[in-house]
Amino acid sequence: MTKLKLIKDSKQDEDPLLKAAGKLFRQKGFASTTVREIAGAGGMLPGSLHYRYATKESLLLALMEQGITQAINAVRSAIAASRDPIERVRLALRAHLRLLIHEDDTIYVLLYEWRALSGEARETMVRLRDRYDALWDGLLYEAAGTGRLRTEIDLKLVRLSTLGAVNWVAQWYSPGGDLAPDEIADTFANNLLHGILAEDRKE
Amino acid sequence: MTKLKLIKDSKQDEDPLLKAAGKLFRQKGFASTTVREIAGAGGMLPGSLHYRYATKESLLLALMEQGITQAINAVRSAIAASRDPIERVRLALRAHLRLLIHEDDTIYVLLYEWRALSGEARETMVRLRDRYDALWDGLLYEAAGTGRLRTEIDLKLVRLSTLGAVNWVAQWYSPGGDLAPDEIADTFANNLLHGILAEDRKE
DNA sequence: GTCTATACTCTGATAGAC
DNA sequence: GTCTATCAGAGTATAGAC
Repeated sequence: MTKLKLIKDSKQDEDPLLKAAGKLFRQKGFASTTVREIAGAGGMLPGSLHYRYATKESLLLALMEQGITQAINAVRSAIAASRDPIERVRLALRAHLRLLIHEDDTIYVLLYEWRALSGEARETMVRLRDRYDALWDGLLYEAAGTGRLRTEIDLKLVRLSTLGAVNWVAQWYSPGGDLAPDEIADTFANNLLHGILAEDRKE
Repeated sequence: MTKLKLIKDSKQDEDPLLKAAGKLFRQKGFASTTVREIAGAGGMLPGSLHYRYATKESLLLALMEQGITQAINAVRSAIAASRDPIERVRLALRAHLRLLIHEDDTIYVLLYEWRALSGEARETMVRLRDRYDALWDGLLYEAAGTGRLRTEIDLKLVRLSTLGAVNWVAQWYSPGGDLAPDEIADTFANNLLHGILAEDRKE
């Protein structure tokens, strides 16, 4: 009973305050956003905000924790659609990019506001982020296990370069552009998997 | 005579104030850095700083302009070492990453502090950044011109994904690690060029 | 749980002596 | 060109009424 409630609570996360904070942190950055702005956007005054979140940083931490949870859930549910390890990597890439690009701001904040976390909060987030990285490493390990990957490649570097490329999309993507998130993700996956040289291909 | 002086001035850029600002902006971000800190690190007081840079933002702009100039120069001089278009891409990648990772903070600030630029300054930087992008597009276009690239690939997306992966290295690289910047750049280039699948390769 | 009111600190920037 | 001194405003956070 209590367990069920916990799961339910952690799932919805429809706090308008967090939502407003996420939007503002993404637009202007954590340091340039004031608690007055957040409170205002959430429909209240600074004094009320501090009743629920003691400090500005606790707001950031809550946002980031929500972000990493959503990322893990999104990837897990996306990869369930296929049993082919290579295809699962592609699906995971799509899920990650979709979350970063779409309305949800938590992933963006998670990725780009690490500097604003101090000490303790940062350690908490590092542990959570490690889990997400482990999820990816598992996916890549499975892919390598098929024997279809070049044996000399460094899986950790593959993860870092691939997620790096995808995370950077947030810097240049504009919703009005001619490329849909899934197209971008697939192109990235394609270039990564097959390379861009023609001469290396079998035909 | 005056021309020579201009070139000389634009080349050295050893302003200790800019250097201090770059270091601090990288560590804590533009918004979280105070002019008092910058002045202090540069060996003066806030009043003196404002004599040379009217506003905090003008400091950021100067830093970014210096950054993009250094990036263009570094890539240009690096690619001069080879005539092979594919090899030139690899060399450019090395140069870019080396600059981002090494002591120089201007590139990092250039990449990660766009949000802090307002209006006019941002437009200036967009124009300069476009030149750098054009340099890369030229390199990739030459590479495609050899006929050695897959014909259906999107060169712009190749640039965005590759530079994205490299720019993201600043987020996880630690100098004490077991990977040298050039190794990382070469691995990224290798995976991009040849892909990570074994089955697509000729042998 | 939200409001009002405010404490206290720090911010970027300026004026004028040296 | 750097200093001292300071302004005016904005920052987070708190206390207590409702």
